[in-house]
Amino acid sequence: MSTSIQEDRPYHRGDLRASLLAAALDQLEEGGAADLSLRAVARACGVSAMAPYRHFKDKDALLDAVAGHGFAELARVLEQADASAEAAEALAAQGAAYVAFACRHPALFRLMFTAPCRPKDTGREGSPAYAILQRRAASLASEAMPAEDLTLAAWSLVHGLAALILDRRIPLAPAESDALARRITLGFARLTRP
Amino acid sequence: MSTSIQEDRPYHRGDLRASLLAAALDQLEEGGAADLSLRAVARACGVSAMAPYRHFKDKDALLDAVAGHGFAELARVLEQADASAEAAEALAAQGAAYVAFACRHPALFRLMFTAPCRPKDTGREGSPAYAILQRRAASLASEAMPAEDLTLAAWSLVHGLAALILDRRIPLAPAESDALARRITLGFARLTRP
DNA sequence: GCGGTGTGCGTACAGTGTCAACATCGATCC
DNA sequence: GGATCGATGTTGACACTGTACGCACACCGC
Repeated sequence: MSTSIQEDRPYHRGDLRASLLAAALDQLEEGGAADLSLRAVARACGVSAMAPYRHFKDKDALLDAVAGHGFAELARVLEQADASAEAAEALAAQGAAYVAFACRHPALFRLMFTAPCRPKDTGREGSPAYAILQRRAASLASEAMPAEDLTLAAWSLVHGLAALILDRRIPLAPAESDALARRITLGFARLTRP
Repeated sequence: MSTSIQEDRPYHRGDLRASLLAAALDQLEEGGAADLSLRAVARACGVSAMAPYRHFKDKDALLDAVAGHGFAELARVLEQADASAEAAEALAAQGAAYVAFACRHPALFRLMFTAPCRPKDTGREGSPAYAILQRRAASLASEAMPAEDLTLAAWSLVHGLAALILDRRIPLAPAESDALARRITLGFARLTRP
């Protein structure tokens, strides 16, 4: 009884780092990145405001870790979508999956591409997701659009579409976004082969 | 000497609302939207922390107004770029201008598409910028890409490209981004006509 | 038993957005 | 002229945030 710690809460918990990440993801899903406070995350884990600092240098470091998790998930989703043997079809499926991921995890998606510091493996170089896209896009290259430009264009296309839908610049019912993403990506892929 | 107001500062200034907007834009240019504090804006105008509330309901309302200014500017820039008689060329010029605008005002651009509440005239419906783009894109429509999809695709393309460049997912020297944007938009426009 | 080391806690501080009450101005009516 | 009134700014306070510092606890090999 010498301290104010409640009895039912052990001083050391099993894996606070993982709990913090999970809690941060939760808070992100409901409320957006702006409303995510480090203290609230700590509270959700039943832990003091300073505890997270043992596992993350910063609030930004936590967010970075969350973003990293998001990128891994995105790569997984894209890989899974890249199933068809036909290149245009596969590219369309990837595009739809990209947008669907953004729509399912809007705050996470925004955080990923806005994270204060950027891990090395989330951009053009060294990103698994980019490699998956590149593989498909390269096979559709032509004189008008060399392989590298085509990959960038495809990425920009789906990324922009996702961003515009999330920010409600293209107002859609949730169900519509999938169809739109698929249609536009497929249309784009078809344009590359006359 | 009954108050603590300095003598050289009048109680009522001319147009505080405009000053606040300008100061907010300034703070945005250097430091990003996350570091923009209402109090700092007020300080920059030589005014108390509560003064802005006479002119804007909220911090968000101020940011919205700044974003609105950005959209007007963007529309102006696009209109100006839409000069060439040739449709593909004009579309490429618009795309390059869009990306250039984003690169010149990164924080403003991010704010515009992330603003907490969205004014009516910044999306697909009723936006002057969208209308300008639409006019050009429609003339490039084909069977594979009907006019509406094509406009959306073109917008997504340049928007995504801008976002990826800003967030340094496509690492570029500042000078390169212009050329890349032009090349990719032009390539896209050319794809639409075999 | 014993010190060391990794974890979590309490306190404290500066900074934020915003509410409520008050002060000051310029225009307007007597 | 002077009183009045609405618009505009001010001060003070509150709850909240991120984070620096130093202490408390719990487990490790010895």
